This record gives sequence, C-alpha cells and structure tokens, in this order.
Amino acid sequence: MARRQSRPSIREVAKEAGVSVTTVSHALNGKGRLDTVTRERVIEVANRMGYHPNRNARGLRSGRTDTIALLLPLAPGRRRQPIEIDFYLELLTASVDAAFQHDQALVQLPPLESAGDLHRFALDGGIVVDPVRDDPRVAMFHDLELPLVTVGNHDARPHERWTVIADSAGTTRTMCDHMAAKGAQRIGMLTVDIDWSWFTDGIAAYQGWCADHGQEPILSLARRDKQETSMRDAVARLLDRPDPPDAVFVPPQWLASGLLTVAGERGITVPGDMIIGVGVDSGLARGTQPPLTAVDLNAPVMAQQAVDLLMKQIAGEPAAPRFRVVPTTLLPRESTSRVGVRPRGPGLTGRS
Amino acid sequence: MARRQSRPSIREVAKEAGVSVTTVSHALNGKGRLDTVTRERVIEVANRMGYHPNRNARGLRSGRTDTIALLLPLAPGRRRQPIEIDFYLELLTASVDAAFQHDQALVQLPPLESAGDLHRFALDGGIVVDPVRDDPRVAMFHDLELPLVTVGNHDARPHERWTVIADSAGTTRTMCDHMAAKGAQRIGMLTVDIDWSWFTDGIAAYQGWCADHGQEPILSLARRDKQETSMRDAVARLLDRPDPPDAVFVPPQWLASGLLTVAGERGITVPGDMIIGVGVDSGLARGTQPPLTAVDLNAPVMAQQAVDLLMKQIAGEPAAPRFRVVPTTLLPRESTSRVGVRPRGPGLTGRS
DNA sequence: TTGAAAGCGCTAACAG
DNA sequence: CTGTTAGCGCTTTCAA
Repeated sequence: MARRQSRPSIREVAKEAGVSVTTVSHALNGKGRLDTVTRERVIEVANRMGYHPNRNARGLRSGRTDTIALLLPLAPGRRRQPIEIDFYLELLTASVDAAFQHDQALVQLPPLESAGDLHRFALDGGIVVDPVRDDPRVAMFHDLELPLVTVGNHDARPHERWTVIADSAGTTRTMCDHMAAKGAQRIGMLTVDIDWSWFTDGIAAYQGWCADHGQEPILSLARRDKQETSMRDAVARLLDRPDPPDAVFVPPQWLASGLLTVAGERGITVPGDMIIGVGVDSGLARGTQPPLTAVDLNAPVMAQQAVDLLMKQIAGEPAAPRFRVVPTTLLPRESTSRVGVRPRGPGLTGRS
Repeated sequence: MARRQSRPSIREVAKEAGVSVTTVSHALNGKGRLDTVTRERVIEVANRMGYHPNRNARGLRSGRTDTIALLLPLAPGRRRQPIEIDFYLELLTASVDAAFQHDQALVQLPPLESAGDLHRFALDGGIVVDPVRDDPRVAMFHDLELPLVTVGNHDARPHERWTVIADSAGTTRTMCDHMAAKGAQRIGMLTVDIDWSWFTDGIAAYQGWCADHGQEPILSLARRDKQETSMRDAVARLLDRPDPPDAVFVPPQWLASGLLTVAGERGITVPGDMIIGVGVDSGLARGTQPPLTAVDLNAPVMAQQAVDLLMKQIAGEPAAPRFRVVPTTLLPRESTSRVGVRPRGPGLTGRS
C-alpha cells in the first residue's frame, strides 16, 4: 500500500563512500575542513544515490522548520475566501518559487482563529499580505515573536517594519501623465476608503499631481464593502458633477469594472468620451470591452523581495533597507488610447 | 534577533504534571491504558501550557511529514504561471482548510524539474489538478510511489484511479435544458480540444443531448493554445454558418469572453440575439456586460473530497469509491435571460 | 496503571 | 583531515 520509497540516509551514503557520517555531513554542507578529493567523492556518491537530507531530522536538530507561510487577505463578507485578484495568485506562485530557492517550503494558512493555530504549523516565519490596521494576523506573529514581513502596509512609520510595497505614488503620477498625454483635460480619481498604503499613497500622490498641474482634484471614494451600491454611489458622485472628468484613474479593480458598466449604461463611450485606467492588471482588465489600461505590480519582484527579507530576518542577518519599494509598469491599452475622439463603434476593436 | 518563543516540550509537560513523558504521550494520543483521572489532568496541563507536539520530532519518529502538496496546472505559454481562473484559487483555499482539519500542512510546489525536487519536500502525498495525458507531475508521484489524488482526469479507465471530478455531463445537460427553457432553438457548443474529462465528457454529453432532442450538434473546437486567433477562428466557424446557433454553451472561460467580444463587434446582442453560458464561474463572468450565466464547480466540496481521499490513501485505508463525481450548480444570469427578445439597450442592465 | 529507554536522521562539539 | 558520539522531541516497545 503505497509505502514511500525509503530514501537513503546519511549513514548509507557514508558506508557507500567509505567514510563517516560526519564527513558526509561536512562535505554536503561545506562545513568542516575536508580534503577536496574526499568532499567531491562524497558529493558524487550522494548524488548518485539520490540522497536528500531528511527535513524532519535536520529540523529537529537545528530547531528550524524550513517552512514559511504566506497569508493572503480575505475577501470582506465571504468568510473564508481570499480576494480573487490575479495579483494574489501571481504573488503566491512567485513566493513559492522564491521560497524554493532558499530551500524553504511555503505553506498556505487557513484563516487563523488563534495564535495556537499558528503554533501548530511550526513556522520559521511568515509573510502577511495587505495588513490592515490592528491586523490580527500581524498581532499573532508578534505575540509568538515569529519573524514577519508584510507586503503592503498601513503604518504611519513603515520604515521600522520589514515591508515590501508597490510604488503607489510613482504609479499614480505615471498614470496621470499618461492620461494627460492622451489628451485628458480633467483627470479624476475613483478609489476606496481603506488604509492600505497602496490606496492612501495613491490619493496623496494624485493630489500632489493635481497641485503641480493646476488642476482641481476630482476625488470620489467608495465604501470599502465592495457592494454594488457603494460602487454606484461613488461613480454617481463622479459623473453627476457639473464638470465631470474626462479621465479617471481607478486603483481598485472592482470599481474599474463598475465604472465601465455604469458608463456603458449612460451612453458614455470609453475611450471616446472618457478614458479609464485601473490600478491592478488582471484577466478581467484585459477582457473588458474595451480592454483596460492597467498597472503591472510586478508580483515576482515583490515576492522575491519579501522572501529575501524574511530569510534575512530569520537568519538574524541585517537587511538594509528593511523597507522596499518595488516599481510598477504601466500597460497601455485601448481604454486610454485617446480621449475626445468618439470611437466608431464596435468595429474599432477588431484586430483581425 | 527574533528567537522563536521556545515552546514547551513533552518533558516539561511531564514534569509539570508530575508524570513521565510516556504517560503524557499516551494521554495526548489516547493510546495506552491510563487512569482516566491522570489522562484528563495531563491534557489539562498540556493545554494550560500551550503545548503542541513538535512536528519534526513526531515526523522523524513516524516517518511521516504531515505535509501534502497541491499542484495547480500551469498556463500554457507563460512558463511558471498558474492559470488565472478563480476556481483554482478557490480550490487552493478549500484544500488548505481541508488539510488543516486533518492536521496536515498544505504546500504549494514550484514547477517541478525532476522527481528530485519532489523528494526535497518530504511529502506524504499530493493532489495534482487537471492532469493531462502523460502528465510528468503524475509520473513523478508514481516513480516515487507517493500517494496521489487527481482532481480532474484524462483517463479512459478513471475508476482505477484516486480521482475527483466535477460532473461535466450533468452540467452540460443542465445548461442545455436551461437554454432550451429560455427559448433557444439551436444550441451550439464552443469548446476546446483538450483531453481533460471536463471537456471530453462535456462534448459527449452535448452530443447525447442533441440526439435526445432531435437537434443537429453545432460544435466548434478552438485550438488549445489560448491565442486570440484560435478563439477568433473557432468563433467564426460558429457564427459564419448559414444557420448559426441562437444559444452557445462555452465551457472554457477564455472562449466565453472571446465570444462575447466578437458578438459585440458583429452587432449580435446578448441575450437578445443569442444567449451564452460559460462552464466556470468567476469574477470575469460576473463582471462582463451582460453578466454571464455560469457554473459553480463547488470547489470546497471537490477539495474536501480530494483531501479525504488522499488521507485515506496515505493511511492505507480503503476508500469506496475511489472515484468521486461532484455535482455542480448552475448560476443563471442575464446572458441567458431570454433569447429572441432584443434588449432595449444598456438601460436594461441597470439594477439601481 | 505507569515508567525507563531505545532510536528515528541529522549536526556539531570534541577527540584523535 | 577524519571519526565518535551526544542529543534535538517524540513514540513505542518492554519492564515493573
């Protein structure tokens, strides 16, 4: 019955190579002072036998587990479901890769009820994605004195934390510049009232950009509940103005698709009457009609940075800086191709 | 530097409770013949001290790792990226929960280069999602004699495998019935040429349904490369017929959004001129204009079944049946609200 | 009903 | 330069 193929132990390798287990251990870990010839022979034998050190034994000895956790944010409302944004899946994948490079296993954690749950997993550390103020996940790591890196942050003094964030301010300025270059006269922002740096920094940068360019800010905030009515209220506040914007940057994805829908209902064409950019790229952004100009958050880089920081922290090594800002990439698509030129109907989008 | 709070060992619990480590072990695992009073006292002490057995020590002793892996399918083309379908993220989350119930950690694996990579993770078993013919992931598990459960299958003799699949045949019939009830006269199917049971069973069921209802099958297969041209070719074969369908069931998500786009370009309204249903629910399906009728694959149930099967296999217990078919749920939306009634423009979609 | 002790595979302190 | 050995925390014989 599916008994796992018994893997060779360090003792068998030692016997096969005609040396002691110590020598094998040293050879494989590059530790002691060994004759080069011996070392290479041992390594060769170990490879030939398909030897891999037993993680449990190694962990028992070292007190480490070589396991780290990634905690994705949960969707508000639906209790156990993570937010379905492609970025998170990308971040997960990239984190797995990065962890693997450090020979760490990466586990997903279920929604944690208590610090006890965290203990059961025997982690060396964790990465908490998009923490909110007083995030219980963060508190648990602190209580257990477990190494922690956050991706995204909500903190007034972020530089004291081990944190990786996307460059929200730079993204916002780039998007505004892009829209202005496409002919936008009045650029608005439709975003949400959540204290993640991704949103707050974006708002601040937007206001700064407006000040620099002599434009009055046109800002509309949706409630954070992700409800359709919140979206519609916020969109209405934007479009019902006497002087509605002809360009809108919408950081959260759900508001961007909502804006597109409402615009369609009102007969406002995109990009003819209004151009739109969204803050996170996704299949959804690519698949709308028209496809939405979006921001690539560079999940692989963020994951790499987060895992690297975590490994440093676990090892007790210094890391300077502990606070990393990852640049983003603008992906121009049809939704910002040019404002003020009504597209000639659906035929425009044909690429055959 | 972030030393992990040292957790109490079984010895400290024993000392605190005034018994031997053996007694503690027996009490906690319900093993030996212990006085009830002693057992309860030990348990109480252990709880009070926040004791959790060290996974490494236990694993070293038992030869198990209490770790299972989930392997999601990779997107064709983009090398290391999983397919961005909400279903997979749901499946992942639900699997984590189910694993947790069995006190197993669930790790994500990076794309595996060789069986050696698999060995490095010290797994008790794994779940391979949507295996293809001669899937190397499956082969690696077999080579290592590691317990394996597949979610989805491609096999002619699936009942010999440990497998969980969604009820593709039932889904197809339900969708066709639904469309017929909404006034569809000629139901077509737009799908893809991949040998996953999800697709092959769906095609067979569709042809069966057509035979039962005296309708000629209208089937168009896209190439599997997920390219825009593949989509356009397949859609054209459907719409350019002298007798195009007035309803289309589209199992793969990327083809459904493609069909919607092309229909828009051609001035075909949905659901007025044609109704459309997609085989997998997602944010994309909910967010299109109009929202797409879709199928909920019940990821939580599939995950639970898969993990349960895997645990049985690992424990060497029998499981009957080894082959589980999970029912799906149709989610009717506007895209199939009624065919043959041209909607009166965008206003129809307003729900304010 | 309880306890002493061996041993899982590995690393590292110490001895040679 | 290489080997012997203790011991990480746990489960499980075996003995009392």
